[in-house]
Amino acid sequence: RFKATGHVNAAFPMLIPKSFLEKEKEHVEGFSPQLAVVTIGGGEVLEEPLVVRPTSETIIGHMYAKWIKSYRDLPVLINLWNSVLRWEMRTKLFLRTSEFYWQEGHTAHATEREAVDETLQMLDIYADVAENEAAIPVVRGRKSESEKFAGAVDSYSIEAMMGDTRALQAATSHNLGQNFARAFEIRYLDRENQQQYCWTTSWGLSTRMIGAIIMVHGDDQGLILPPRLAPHQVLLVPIHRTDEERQVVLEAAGRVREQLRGFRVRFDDREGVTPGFKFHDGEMRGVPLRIEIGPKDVAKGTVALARRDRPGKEGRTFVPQEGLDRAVADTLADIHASLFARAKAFQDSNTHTPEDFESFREVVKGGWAIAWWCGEPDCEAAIQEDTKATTRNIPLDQPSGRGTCIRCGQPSTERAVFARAY
RNA sequence: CGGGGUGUAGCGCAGUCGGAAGCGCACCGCGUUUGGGACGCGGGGGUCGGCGGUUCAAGUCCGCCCACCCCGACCA
Repeated sequence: RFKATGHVNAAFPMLIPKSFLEKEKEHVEGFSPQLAVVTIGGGEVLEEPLVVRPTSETIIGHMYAKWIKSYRDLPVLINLWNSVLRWEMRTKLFLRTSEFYWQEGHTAHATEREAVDETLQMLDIYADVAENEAAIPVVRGRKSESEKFAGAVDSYSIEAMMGDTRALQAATSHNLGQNFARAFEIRYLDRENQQQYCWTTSWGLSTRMIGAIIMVHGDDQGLILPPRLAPHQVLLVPIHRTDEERQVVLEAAGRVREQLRGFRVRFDDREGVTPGFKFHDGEMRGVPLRIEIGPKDVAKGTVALARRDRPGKEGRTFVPQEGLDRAVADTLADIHASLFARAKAFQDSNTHTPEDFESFREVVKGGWAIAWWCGEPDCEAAIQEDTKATTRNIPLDQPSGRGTCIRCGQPSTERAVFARAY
């Protein structure tokens, strides 16, 4: 579908010449294209000042304006993996940092319909990553006027519930309309030889997702990494006492390793640390599945399987070495499913649908509230003032019917998710 | 910038009424151990955040300063 650049992986600089911004006729309302201006470098005054850009819309817009001339050039997509900077008064490890690494994408289209479809498609892709890779259930929805990306027509997000019930915006997707196209003069000639502004989108998913994984799945023993993303899916621990045992166990462990070629296996054959130490070490690091193999297993042709999502010996079972690869695949799939189910059950049990503002106030102290809302920024601000909760998003999945706003009682056509956010 | 808190061994901390600086982990040595973070014995390691004051005597009391953390403001 995408012409020209297609899926290009690129890295753009964080410092750009100030003239990139000065050439624009006007910026998008509410969008600040620069964090800081650098006028001195190496102890000397720069001939041309540099600016620190907070996001890539500036530089992408600038380049798109140069590249796009015809409807034949559209659509265009560029995918970036790069660092971005934010001006944060107070940072929070992984969740809110002043510099973070992310994946972001930018598209330009000939029609509004295509841009809207792209925006929603990316939201679905991010939801798929969260749920089917990271085992984190999310709510897809549209951002309110005050919560949306400055300069977007519509912003969408996926919201995840952390272990303390606060909400985390895990990814966003923006329909930028023609706002940035006008600011950066991204235009094309259509079939009728008329100049048209492009319709653009942008979307991103950051290292914040790592924070979500830590907070959603982890327990008091440490990390629990979802099997599909875990750097090591299986921890293989040989257990032996004497030299003879060591020899037969390592030989059997070697065969097991060979059998599990299709998985990311860490073989912990370190000398000088006890098996118990290796168990705890693996648990702390979140390896989802542990396989123990000792003399008794060698004799019986079995191994011990221990699941990270079930503590202690509860999660330990003995399975035959024969067909182990299949058992491991099944178990990893089941661990993913149960991590997701556990997180979903937690989210569900802490999500409420209060009928009046009094119970709303109580509910958002320790959970999410789904409630009819009028959509007015002033009303949202009043709710935040009162309860510290803001709209996280307005779920795409809406019940039929209408209601009245949970706070002001005005007629309402949509329900929003309210929560305290990171 | 406002409110609160904490600074003592590499890390985590205790230190009562002002009276000989300690504990756990880590580290070093020897021995025994190894299917859930091994154990025993022996050892090394200190500008008690800094400066000043009170006192016969300060980790401890007083004053000033510094650093870090948390909650706000701010941002998303």
